[in-house]
Amino acid sequence: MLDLSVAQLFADPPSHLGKMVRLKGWVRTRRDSKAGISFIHLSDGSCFDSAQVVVANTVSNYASEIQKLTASCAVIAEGEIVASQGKGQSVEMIATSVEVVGWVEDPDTYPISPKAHSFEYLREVAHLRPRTNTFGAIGRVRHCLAMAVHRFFSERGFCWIHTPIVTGSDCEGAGQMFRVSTLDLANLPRTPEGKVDFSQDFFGKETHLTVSGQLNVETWCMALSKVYTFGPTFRAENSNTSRHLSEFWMIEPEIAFASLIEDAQLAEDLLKYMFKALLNERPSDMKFFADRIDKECITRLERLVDSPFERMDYTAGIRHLEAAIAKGHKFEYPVSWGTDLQSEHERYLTEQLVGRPVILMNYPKDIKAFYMRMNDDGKTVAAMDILAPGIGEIVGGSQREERLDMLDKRIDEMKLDRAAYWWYRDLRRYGTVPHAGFGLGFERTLIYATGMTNVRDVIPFARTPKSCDF
RNA sequence: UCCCUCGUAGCUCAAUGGUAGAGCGGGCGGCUGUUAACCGCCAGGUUACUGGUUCGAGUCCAGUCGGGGGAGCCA
Repeated sequence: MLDLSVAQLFADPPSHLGKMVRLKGWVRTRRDSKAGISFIHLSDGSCFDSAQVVVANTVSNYASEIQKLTASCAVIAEGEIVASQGKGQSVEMIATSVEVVGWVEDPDTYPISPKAHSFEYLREVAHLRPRTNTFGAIGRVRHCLAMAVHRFFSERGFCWIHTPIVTGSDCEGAGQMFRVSTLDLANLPRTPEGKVDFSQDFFGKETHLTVSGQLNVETWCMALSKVYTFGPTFRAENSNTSRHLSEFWMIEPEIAFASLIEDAQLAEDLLKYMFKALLNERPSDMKFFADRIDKECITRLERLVDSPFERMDYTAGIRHLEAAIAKGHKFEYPVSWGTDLQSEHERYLTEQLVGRPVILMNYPKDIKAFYMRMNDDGKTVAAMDILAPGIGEIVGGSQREERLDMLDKRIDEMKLDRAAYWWYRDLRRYGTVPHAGFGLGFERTLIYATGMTNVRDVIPFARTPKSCDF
């Protein structure tokens, strides 16, 4: 008896005709024919489609068990693969036995019915939502894209660097951090000055969850040349939007002997590689997203893969926005050189002006981070954001300031503490080279690819302000 | 954190300040090589919570909690 996944069955249906096989999975639907036949749709998550198992009343447990099967009962079915007499599937199993491994104890209260549920509701039953069509597809697409990321970098000679999750540096920059501590909150040790005595904490100092692997991965870039991180990242911001999670996954490559030009090209190549892999490897999942979630999602990816990204200087972007205003376009917020773009401005550029992702480059120094490389004009830094229609910023990156004197100047201007960055500054003292990198938000990439509208629905278990169930 | 909005059966949603309903799902029965099957019957409710106005509140008011959308922050 051959154990088969549903994916294996449908990968080459003719090759299984006439064979006795075993399928294991969960019941999606059961339809009875009182002529003495039941049809079970069996899903094992290995692919989008479920397999039809035909069970005749000659099977010993037909009346006692088969006819009592409801959605999500776990079963092991054995039988012969035959050409289907019905429509909707090429082959099916004629079962010789169906063993019920796990019952649904009260079908009346089973939270997932074969009908449409709202995504908001399904978040409340996140432990069961993987059993739905949408979240099964999300799980497979997420895996496919993650593997594509690793393949892309590995094929190009990058090393995956496991940067730390717990960080002792309070200088990572972006955003509020989660504290990591084993101190007794009800009985905090104090210094003579009355402050919390972190020297008694687990690591002997204040520690937090990382908000970015970038500073750490730069150190390995200065030795292995081409490196990347891919792991979870934590932000304690009180952000309540469809694009923010408190715990999310980010891909951060860093390349030595490279400028912003190569950095932008790397980001474009990565996104195209990921989406090409998705279209090739998960066609039936993508067809589902196109049918039920966003009918544009496949054509959007095909168009992206086939055409070069638009590249535009921040300064040119401002001119385009001013031209739009002159032609009568109304924005809620004013546009002027030197200010950060509002969501509505980014939307206009990527959705209306270009209609594709836009790489916006060379931003004013005052709205960007201290480590970004100063351009020769003294006003802008070699930063880039990739803006995607419907999402906004999907990539944020820059060429890094490799000149110690320039870096120190920026640290001072921003009133940061040089000493806190001692090891980061060391990289500029010992064999510094021009280098660049970026961060790609994995969940934002997923919503762009699938047409899902909320990052909470493309991660298995969402962590957001006031919400950390499961 | 700010603005807007929503919270009714397991789920999706109705209900002018006046007896809380439908579809799906579930149970039972009928019918059929079925495909989100179909037909009939039955069960299923502290209307998020607390307080208030009123003869009477799912409905109006206040507060709390939670969800969603948008903004800010960012990926």
